Amino acid sequence: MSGVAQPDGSHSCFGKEKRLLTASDYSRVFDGAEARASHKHVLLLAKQNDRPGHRLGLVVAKKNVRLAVQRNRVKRLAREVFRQADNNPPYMDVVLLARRGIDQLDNAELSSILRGQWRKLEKRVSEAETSERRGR
RNA sequence: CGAGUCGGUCAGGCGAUCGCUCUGCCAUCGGUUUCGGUCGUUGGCGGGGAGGAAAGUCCGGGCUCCAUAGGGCAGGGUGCCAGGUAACACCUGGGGGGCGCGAGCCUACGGAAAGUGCAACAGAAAGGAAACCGCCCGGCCGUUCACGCGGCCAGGUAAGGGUGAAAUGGUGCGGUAAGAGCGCACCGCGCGGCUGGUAACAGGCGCGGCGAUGGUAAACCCCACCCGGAGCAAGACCAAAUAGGAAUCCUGUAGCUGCGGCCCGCAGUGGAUUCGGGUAGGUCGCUUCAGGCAGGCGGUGACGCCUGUCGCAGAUGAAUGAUCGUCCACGACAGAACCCGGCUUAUCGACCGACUCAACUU
RNA sequence: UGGGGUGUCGCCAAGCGGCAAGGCACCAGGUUUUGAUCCUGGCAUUCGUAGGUUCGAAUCCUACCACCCCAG
Repeated sequence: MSGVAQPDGSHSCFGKEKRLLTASDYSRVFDGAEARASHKHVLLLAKQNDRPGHRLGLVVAKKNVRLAVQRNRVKRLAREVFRQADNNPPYMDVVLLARRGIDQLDNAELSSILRGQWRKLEKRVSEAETSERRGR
């Protein structure tokens, strides 16, 4: 299982196995978040999983982003950044929550913010993992 | 060329790379098999992939379940006429009224002589009436030589004033003590034929002097016609966990529950026997139709009929994007969630067609 | 996505065709040595917005806007 099914990094895809599918997947991340990255317009929560890759879930509330077109745009950009990001262990389940005002950003601004937050999150998760190993 | 009216079409294009979803064919691996297949994994080559409003959810249908959607009351809707349609509050044509020089545009446009109600304040009076100020005739008293003036009484009078959003047909002439449909003409109103039109309605004739028939029905209401309820999170199927369950037979019609409210009506609930029920999750419903395009025929038109042709999103944390290059008029409003027909609202612009007005030139 | 509801002063609200009650808060004055209490007065320019009906609309009708609730 370990490493055999690892997808090709340069040839990144985004199928169903890379997404959080059920309500229980989401609540698992919400209840036991191990790392978080917060920004004015976005909040990321993460928890390690036992699967061969990262998984992403998106929460873009109608309350925070009023128009459906803008909600779709935010989600598409988030998926795009996730897809192009490095796909290295430790693998985790990530939930992205959009905050109010995110629809005011243009595509370039939004994707640079998302890339920055993703890197921050990766770093924090690996720190958490190493401290956990020391703890054992 | 300028000003304007109506109708229609389009909704950035092209290329490269990386990605999402559905699907056809081929290969691949795995499960199952009655060896026909069938279900899934991965890969390759193709194909399809948001809108004119997808929106608001304001109407109308289809579809599903509740009884094959039944009767009455209540409630709601529509409201000039005719047609179109599956249906409509939509559309088309016509009529009345209003606006515009015009092309055209707007129009909740049935009934107030069936009934009930309402109209603050002001005003004499706000609807079965009315005399506040006026105006006029007469009588009596006072005053004056007299004309006249003043006061009181009894009448006539809706022409004038004043109030109000609204005051009991309008204008003119005659008439009168002053006035008045009191009389006449025209207009308005009402009634009755006639002519045209399917009808709404229009035209014309006659009659009625109009002490009746004011306004309000987006007040109750009356009249005509229409409407059962919920909604794909409907509903059907497969099914962990955990408990209150389901079918058959018998009994009962009282109570309770369900079918929006009430009354009927209908169904279930009670006992015995026998085994299954269905939340998480999954599958179906889920896209081929009141379908688009072209031609012909009928119709003023909305539209209908016939023939040919095309296949045009079906996701389920939810798919059309990102980056770069390039061109130009530098891209508005904005994202399907069961599906259609309308309405309404948002919207950068571009183009096409028909028509009107004004000026000028030929 | 579907169903339902509410918008009246800074806040809580009544009114449902004829002058927009009331309370809290706020402001001014008085009382008090000062403050609280108390007393008096003030405080709605568009009743969410825009049209319409009516002599007259917060109220009736139509369209739109904002917010909230329910179903999963």
